[in-house]
Amino acid sequence: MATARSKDAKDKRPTINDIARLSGYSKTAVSFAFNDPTRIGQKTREQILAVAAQIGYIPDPMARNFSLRRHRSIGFLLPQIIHYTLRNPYMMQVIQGIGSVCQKYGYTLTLIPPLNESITEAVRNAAVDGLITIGMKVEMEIVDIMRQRKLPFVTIDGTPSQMMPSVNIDDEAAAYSIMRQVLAEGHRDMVIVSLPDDAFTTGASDDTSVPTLRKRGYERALGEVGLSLESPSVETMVSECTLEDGKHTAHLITKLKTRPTAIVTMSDIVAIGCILYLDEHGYSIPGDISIVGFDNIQESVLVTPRLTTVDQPAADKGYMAAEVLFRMINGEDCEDTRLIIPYRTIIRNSLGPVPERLDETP
Amino acid sequence: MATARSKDAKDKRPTINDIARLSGYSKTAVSFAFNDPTRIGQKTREQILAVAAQIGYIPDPMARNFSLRRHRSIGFLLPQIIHYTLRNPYMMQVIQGIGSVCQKYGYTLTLIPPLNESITEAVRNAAVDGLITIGMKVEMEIVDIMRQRKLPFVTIDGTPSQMMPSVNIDDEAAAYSIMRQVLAEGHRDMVIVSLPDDAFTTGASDDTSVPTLRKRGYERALGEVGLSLESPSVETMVSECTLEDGKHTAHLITKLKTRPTAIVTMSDIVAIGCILYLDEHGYSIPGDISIVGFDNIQESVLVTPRLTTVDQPAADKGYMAAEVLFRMINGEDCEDTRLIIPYRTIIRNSLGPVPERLDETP
DNA sequence: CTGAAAGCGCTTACAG
DNA sequence: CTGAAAGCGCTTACAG
Repeated sequence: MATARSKDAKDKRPTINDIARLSGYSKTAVSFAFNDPTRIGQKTREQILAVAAQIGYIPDPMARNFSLRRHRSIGFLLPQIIHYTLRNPYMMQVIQGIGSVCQKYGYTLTLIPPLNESITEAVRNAAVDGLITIGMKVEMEIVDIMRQRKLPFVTIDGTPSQMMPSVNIDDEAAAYSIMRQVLAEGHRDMVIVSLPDDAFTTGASDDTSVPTLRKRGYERALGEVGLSLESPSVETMVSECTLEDGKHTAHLITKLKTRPTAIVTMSDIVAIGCILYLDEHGYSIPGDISIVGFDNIQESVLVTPRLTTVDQPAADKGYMAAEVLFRMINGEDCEDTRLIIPYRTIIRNSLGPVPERLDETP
Repeated sequence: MATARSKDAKDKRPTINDIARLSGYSKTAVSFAFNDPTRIGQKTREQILAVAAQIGYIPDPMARNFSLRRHRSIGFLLPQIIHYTLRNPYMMQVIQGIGSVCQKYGYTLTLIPPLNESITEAVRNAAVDGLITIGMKVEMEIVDIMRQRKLPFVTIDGTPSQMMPSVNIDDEAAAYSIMRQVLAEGHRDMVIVSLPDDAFTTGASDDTSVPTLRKRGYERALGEVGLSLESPSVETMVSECTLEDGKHTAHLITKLKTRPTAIVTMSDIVAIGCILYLDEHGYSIPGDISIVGFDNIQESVLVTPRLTTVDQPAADKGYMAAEVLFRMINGEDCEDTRLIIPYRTIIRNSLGPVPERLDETP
């Protein structure tokens, strides 16, 4: 109701000028009273602070930041709409890692969703001192903007080939390694559930996005047993990184002409979705069908059976990326930083030997 | 190495003045070219945009925000250090709800950790248009600062008694309701695992914090069977909202003189921690001991047995709080908004009847 | 359609 | 120890 009025009220905040006038000192003195007490007399300071307290003056953070040319905040660019991004525990761990560093340095962490569907706009307008991006085959346009703005940035799970600091695991090797486990159990009929190309991905031919690297790792392992991603017994599907879509994918898999004996996913949350759906529909895991994940999120030990997966230290990724970013914010040159952090394949119970097929015995 | 130099480079960003000079138009025209094309001629605009593109000019978001007196970001005040906060799936759901609304309105979401241990400092300095707080019996000091700054704010899981917009469930009723379920199964020996008093909580006697309200609900149900929180068979403990601390709490419980038949927790993540620990140490759930949670996070259906708990729609809480906040940011008066959203008690398998005690038969 | 100028609320060399 | 003044990079009435 009192729309206009309450807007007006907002503008009544006292400014440094009011305090200067009321206290009888200069703006300079008032500023020093708050920021550098040593520069003025004890009494002066007390008097200034007194009138400030009395009329409820708090220096405007926006004006300070503008004057100081910094925000005390770093940005995290969300690759998808928030609804998807923040449902993925892996992402949350990354955010936690970044957040810990922010807290350490007294910074805030700004989550930046695509602005009216435009990541470009979001990057142009972000009021931050630096940016962390994730899972992107960075569009050149976005990189350009960050450079134009002289905004330091580091990318997680991005393509390390670009001219920018990055932190990754060796996705190709990790994928190879877990696929070998799957093949060692005798599986030859499988579906690979890939990640959707995220918003940053272009269809470039020099593609080194995470899904591509992992597929390359799978392919290498498959090759060792005479298979490839094109083999008829190797199906490829794509699932959003949510429990729901994982379930949906499992549903699709059960509808397949020839049912696979293994599902190889690129994310635990999808793998767990598959387990939940299949368990609910009477399949035994890994008795009827084996499932492996990727990430080793906390939840992977909660499901039954517990997930065989690849451990990647998500919080560490965020932590290290943030540390590099802060070094850049402080003027250090880290353009060439390419962090590869170790992965581990974790053997638990969701992967088992190929079930004997009764229909295959004559 | 080139520390000083790269700092200098940073300052070379072109400003609106450069574009004005280079294009031969005024600052006004340049500003309009970017913000209100109708105010200048087509050709003018094109020329200005051309030189802007050529030398890579992007209007400084900080300066714009300062001039426009807004940030296009809302803040979420983290009640604890990030390490704890962001590990709790419940909290993540709340953030997701808030984030969805931010995305909808083209805002960013600023996560604000306690600044060098001081929430007060963090609130003074936060560069945001509004604030959402969670789980706080709000310190008067913090409220004062938000008011002084004329910063609209709404609180989730806070005490609705304060003069501020809030969104809650009826914690007293919810706790009463789940405790009745526990008692109905015959449990009389139990431990109640409460939430830690969060950073915002004062020890005030008019305490209406969430843990207190819930305890009141428990007490009411206990009273109906002649028990109270002070009864010798009713133990109270406190656990941090993390899986680890949940496990630790379960450990402590196994060391108790007389082992309870039920554990009543105030958060699923703690309940799951208990289940994991007890399961690992050979206890059957609910055969030997029953456990109930609170929140109904996604993970509560992943554990075995699945959790009996109270469903509170965490994402909705965030969503609705953010919607109210945006109305306030747009000048609406929502001071009296007190949202109570519905809860449901969810019966699954982690709660069972009291086990027969062999040692009690003569 | 266009521009000169004031203003947003701070900080900080610089001079006294 | 203190203050007048310039400056941060924009926006926007206002006048032409």
